[in-house]
Amino acid sequence: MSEIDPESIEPCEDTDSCLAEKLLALAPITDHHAELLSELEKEKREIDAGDEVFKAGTQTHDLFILKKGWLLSETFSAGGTRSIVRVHHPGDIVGASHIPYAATPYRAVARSEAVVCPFPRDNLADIMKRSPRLSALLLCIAMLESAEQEDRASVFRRNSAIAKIALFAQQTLGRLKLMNHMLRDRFHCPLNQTDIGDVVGMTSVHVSRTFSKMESMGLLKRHGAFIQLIDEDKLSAASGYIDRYKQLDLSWLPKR
Amino acid sequence: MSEIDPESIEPCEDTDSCLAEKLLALAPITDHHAELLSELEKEKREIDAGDEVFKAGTQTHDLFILKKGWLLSETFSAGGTRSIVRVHHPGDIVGASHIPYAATPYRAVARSEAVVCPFPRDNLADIMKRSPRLSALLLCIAMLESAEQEDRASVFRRNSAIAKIALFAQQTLGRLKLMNHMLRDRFHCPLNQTDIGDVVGMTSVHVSRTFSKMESMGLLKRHGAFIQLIDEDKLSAASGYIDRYKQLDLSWLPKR
DNA sequence: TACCGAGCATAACAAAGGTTATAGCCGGGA
DNA sequence: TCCCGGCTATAACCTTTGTTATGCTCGGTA
Repeated sequence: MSEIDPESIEPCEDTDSCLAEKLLALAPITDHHAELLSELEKEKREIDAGDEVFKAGTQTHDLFILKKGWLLSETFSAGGTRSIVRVHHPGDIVGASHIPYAATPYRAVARSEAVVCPFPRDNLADIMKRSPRLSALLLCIAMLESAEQEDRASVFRRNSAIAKIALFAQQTLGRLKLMNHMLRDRFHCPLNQTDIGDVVGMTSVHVSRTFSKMESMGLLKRHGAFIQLIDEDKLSAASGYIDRYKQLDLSWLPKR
Repeated sequence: MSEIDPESIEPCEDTDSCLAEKLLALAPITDHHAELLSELEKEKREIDAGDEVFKAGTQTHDLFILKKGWLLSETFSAGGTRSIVRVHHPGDIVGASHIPYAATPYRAVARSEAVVCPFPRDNLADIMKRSPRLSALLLCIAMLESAEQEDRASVFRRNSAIAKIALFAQQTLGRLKLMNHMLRDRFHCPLNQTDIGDVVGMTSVHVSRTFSKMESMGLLKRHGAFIQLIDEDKLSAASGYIDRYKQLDLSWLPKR
């Protein structure tokens, strides 16, 4: 391809840092940056499906980089109904949302076999001291996820059941593609219909009804735990899906 | 009170920086930090109610610090229905969510007379180069807003109309209190019932019905454009409201 | 093989909220 | 003063989604 710019050597194959890989999907970073980030992934922890990563309301000052598997962040309302606040995929910083807090606002649980790299919040402060570029990139990631979150909020609170399921499928596939370039039109979904309902805001019964309807309409198909997107145009027409990882402009980031 | 620590002199009365004031509500910052921030509020722009601050899809690389009034960030779905993504109050950085993007993903419009301070995105890079503490604080603010956003998402997508309106009222009052310590149990709300519906995800008709019902239940009262919270315990029981600006721990932030 | 539990499909019914329409109130401008 | 437009209230009706319950399939295991 093109000449290698010494300031932006792709370091990821050596470091095997998931976070570095994700940041690289957005903007070039140097070996030095990757080294700083790999400090965050020194410790590895393997987790079984169903296990809790951390409880809500504890003083865990660890964050977690998710290397493998799916995690859920969830809360329970007064009535006991569960709400899934966020679904985490490989490359995500799980627990980022509680960095300003004395205690974790949510509970995190594994939905499949998973591998996480815990690191103390103080290491984040180190990174911010040492690299303005990484500081800015972390803020950008937060804003990207915020944009996705706002898209979900818009659709999940007003639109039809079909729009909700369509957005769930499209956003999930889009996020997974970011870290797995093999993916085409389908993905393995370890969530059951109750989980999906708690993500999009409807009952498992209605999730089931809606999936059947969408299959009969030719929008998507299911094969066991796989979801296949058949007609992405129609899905987008229903959901208004926008790929928030496109049309970025990170040229303004500090170099160092 | 206590001795003044030379590293954390309260500089806000001199700088009249809204953003510095907001950050100070969370963690101490020095004169030096306040000076950096006041660079962002040099230019002032006055806006009439109803005016557009920026269009969706433009290449505006300016962010805006809101000094006075209420702004709305809104999008329109394919069908033309409006969704209000975010309601901005004084001290907010409007447009923060589009810093990674080439074009603004939302439209911003004033809902009352307002004053904003526009500044170029590059100035944000400057701040991150010069102060790790401010970098971290900006990330923390993003996370705080993200937590509020997630609370809204949970309630607005599943719960009853009363829960939605209760959360709207409580979150709004809580945010306004952060910058206006005079506020007690009521606030002036420049949004009409259609706006509120587009925030919480219901029709204006149902907003009207719900307000009436909540008044008859003794939860809140309206006096013209003022909303008064009567029974905060019952409101919280309905909405599950949590003040996300409480129980912070920012002791880990870099000093410089 | 039989049993068991998790997850899914489906039906009948109930309830919450959306839709459409109409009327009243209030403040601003001619 | 009257008129007009924006906002709110309310009613009748309709649609979507939630609730409850039952039966099915499939994989794991005794």
